[in-house]
Amino acid sequence: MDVTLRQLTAYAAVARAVSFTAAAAELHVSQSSLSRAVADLERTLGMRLLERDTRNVRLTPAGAEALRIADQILSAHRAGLAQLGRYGAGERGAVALATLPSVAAVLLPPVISAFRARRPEMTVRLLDGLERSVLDRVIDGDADFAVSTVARRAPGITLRPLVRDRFDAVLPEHHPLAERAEVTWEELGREPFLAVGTDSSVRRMTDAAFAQAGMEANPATEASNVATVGGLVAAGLGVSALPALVHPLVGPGRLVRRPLVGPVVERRLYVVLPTRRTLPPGARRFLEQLEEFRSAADALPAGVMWEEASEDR
Amino acid sequence: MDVTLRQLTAYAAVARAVSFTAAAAELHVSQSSLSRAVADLERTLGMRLLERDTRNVRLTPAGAEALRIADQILSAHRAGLAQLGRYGAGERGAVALATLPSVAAVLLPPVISAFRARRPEMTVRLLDGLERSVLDRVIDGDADFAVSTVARRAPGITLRPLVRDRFDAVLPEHHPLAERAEVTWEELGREPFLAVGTDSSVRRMTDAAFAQAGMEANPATEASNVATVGGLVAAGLGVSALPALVHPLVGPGRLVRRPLVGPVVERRLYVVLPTRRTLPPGARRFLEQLEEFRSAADALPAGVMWEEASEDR
DNA sequence: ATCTATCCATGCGTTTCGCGCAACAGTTCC
DNA sequence: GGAACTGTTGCGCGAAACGCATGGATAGAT
Repeated sequence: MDVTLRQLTAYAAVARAVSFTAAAAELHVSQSSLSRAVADLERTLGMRLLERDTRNVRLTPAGAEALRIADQILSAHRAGLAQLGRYGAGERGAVALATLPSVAAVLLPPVISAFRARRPEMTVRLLDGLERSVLDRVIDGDADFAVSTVARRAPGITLRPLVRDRFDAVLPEHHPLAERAEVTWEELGREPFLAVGTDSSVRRMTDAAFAQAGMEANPATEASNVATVGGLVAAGLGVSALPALVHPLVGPGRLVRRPLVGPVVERRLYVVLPTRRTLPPGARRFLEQLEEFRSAADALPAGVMWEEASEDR
Repeated sequence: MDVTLRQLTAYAAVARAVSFTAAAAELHVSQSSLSRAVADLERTLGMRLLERDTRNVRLTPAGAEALRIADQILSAHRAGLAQLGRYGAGERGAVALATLPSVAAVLLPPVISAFRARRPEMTVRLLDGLERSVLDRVIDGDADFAVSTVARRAPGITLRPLVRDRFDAVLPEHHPLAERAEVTWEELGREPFLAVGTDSSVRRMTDAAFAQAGMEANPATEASNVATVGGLVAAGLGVSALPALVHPLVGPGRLVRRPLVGPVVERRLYVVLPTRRTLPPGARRFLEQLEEFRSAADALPAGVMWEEASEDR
């Protein structure tokens, strides 16, 4: 026979009250039940814990030691379950979120800030990288979910549209095209084009947009960092096209943005969820926080707009 | 319904094995039992811990957290019971032992040394004082038991004879009486007598011995500390009478000891046990160690001898 | 000294819990 | 398509736990 929590609970109550009757009232059980529980415990441990003459109850030295230890065990139990409860309520633990640098820097900060204010015991880990690595992190389980563009549907992940992110032309301050209210891809393609590195989702989309406008993508210069591209544009080396969400990362250079049309190209950002895995409660809460921002129609940068809430795909 | 150790044990085994069948074999229970236990746990916690398609079992994020916590709780339980077991075996804890300075300094050191060597996790607390405070400490429960003389039988304590401790005359090195092989109380009483303070058990007994020899106790000088008495004797101020066990405390002065006869007076030292209280296991072990010394007829100072083992009184 | 009010232990009958067995349902492998 | 495994679930049995009622013992009151 082994020592159950029930026995320890009973013993601790009796030992603390130094009375079976009082402890029974406290625990809302019968006195006989406690009497038996303690007797069983003593038999199992092979030591007398309480000295009882018919009138009084006293602790033996072993009983005092046992009370100490029973308290330790019971509080470990209580504390453990409380921890797990807080974890389950999404109040404790960590959210690991894979995302693109632009999303991390522009879209998420207010969400993270609100989330942390409400649940100070939660940690948010941002795993920022390019689209490919972002999706891999979700699939591999490094991240609980992602906010990212998605080139092609991959098995095992579910998509939930989040925002549409329009491409703008990025021009030097006094460039002729800067006088237009809107710029076409065809007009833009006639200028020296400064592109971001080939493995970027932005690059993939600009290439596709030029092709759709019947032009050949023909970058004058490439750079992997958008801030670098911004610097080059400001210096008058050419023009570029970037999604609206990226603009805050382009830097403080003397640039102007103009909506790109013919066609309007939008980058679609999704919440990327692993289909199989259960989402940790903390991550679920984080998504709820994100939804709150969506439904509050919170102000987004010009050219970025919330998608309608819709079914997962 | 609440979370039982049984459920946590079942869950931990299943989660670790990532298999109900394997865990069932390990725990020697049926697989169906584990299936139910885990299902119950999940229902109680209100969260899914294991993701199971008919072929595989995987942990959910909450499941991983729950495994961590279940392990904590179970190991607290295991460790607590192990501690209590060691306590019960007298391998852990403390022995509080009240005793007279002479016993503490002469009789006990080898016992304590052997005891600690065998049970390094045990602590021995020596509460040394005069007879009166020693008995009070046992009665009040400050000490687990005592080794002491006992003036009069007190209620609530049980006595077990330990050693007999003969009174010797203590004489300056070149005193005329020092030439005798033995000295009588009557002879001693004719010399200037140096006594220990009135509240000492030694003083009580010397007074009684002189009375029995038909003399009046008439101390020339009193001192509370036996080492002081020793110094006075060595300086030639008089003679004294001390139990053999005390001699090592008298100091390195130039003294001689001679057995006192007419009558032979023996101080009886008892193990003093509280009648009601259960003895802590460590204290019990300490007494066993003491008994070992007795039965090994271990060498005691001249004039001190073990009592025969006998019933408690 | 007797009586009364408590207190803990224990016998008994009932209910709940936990278990194993066996049948079942969904996968994977051959 | 069948064999071999997996976890789930219905069922019946046995043990565990509980409350009630009772009994023995004692402290305090009368």
